[in-house]
Amino acid sequence: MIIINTQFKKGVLELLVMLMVENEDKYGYELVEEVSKIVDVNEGTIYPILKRLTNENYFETYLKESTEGPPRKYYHLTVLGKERKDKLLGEWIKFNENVSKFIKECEHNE
Amino acid sequence: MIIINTQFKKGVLELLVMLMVENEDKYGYELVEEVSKIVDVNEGTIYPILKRLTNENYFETYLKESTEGPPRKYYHLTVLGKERKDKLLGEWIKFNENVSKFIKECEHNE
DNA sequence: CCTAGTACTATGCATTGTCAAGTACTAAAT
DNA sequence: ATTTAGTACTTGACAATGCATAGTACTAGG
Repeated sequence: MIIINTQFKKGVLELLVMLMVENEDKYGYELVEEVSKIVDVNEGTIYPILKRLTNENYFETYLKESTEGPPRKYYHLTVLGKERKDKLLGEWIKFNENVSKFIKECEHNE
Repeated sequence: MIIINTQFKKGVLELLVMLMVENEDKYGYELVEEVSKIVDVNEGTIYPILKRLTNENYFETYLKESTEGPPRKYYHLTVLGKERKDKLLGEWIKFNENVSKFIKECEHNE
């Protein structure tokens, strides 16, 4: 998919990553691949998000060796992170409802 | 509504503004108020968008006197602007479908 | 004449995604 | 044995866009 507006992703990627890590600890490369299935994205975008969220205490990390390459850094959602995720998710859903409702109204007027 | 993630708006405001101008020419202040009904936003955000979209030939403008204050600058969507709007709208809908689908899947897993 | 409401402009800043390059490990192919 | 591909993480310069604040200026009503 050719993307003319990369801006749509802003903030949403952070939410997606937190949702992915919520149920199960994940490592960075894995997250890059999973997010890519939903939205076109590259490594240089995801790793900085992981770093930022770790610095802000939303994630905890630990290393684990891999038989397929260098060690993997796993991310685990903290209690603080879960709170943040809940807030973001609620906000996204509300935001999206408002925007989608407006778009539907516009389509009706045509 | 207290907004923790202002990033969600990125790119979407541009789309909202174009959708609003599509059916009827509108002036800036009017657009600020209309967008505010959907998403919390301030003047300093909308006017630069209008300027940018005009510079990029998506909007044409003309002035009209007002009995309620200084003259109003009206924005009209050009053919190029309509194309841009269609592309952005399609992209937003697709993007949103993907994200919403993923979020629903996450909610199922809980 | 002062204030509130209308209407537009400009500037410096913060946030976050992109691109590109670099490091390094493992396994399979040449 | 060396090269190549796939895995895995890091970093830094850059671009896009929204925010906050301040400023200009017009009209109408108290």
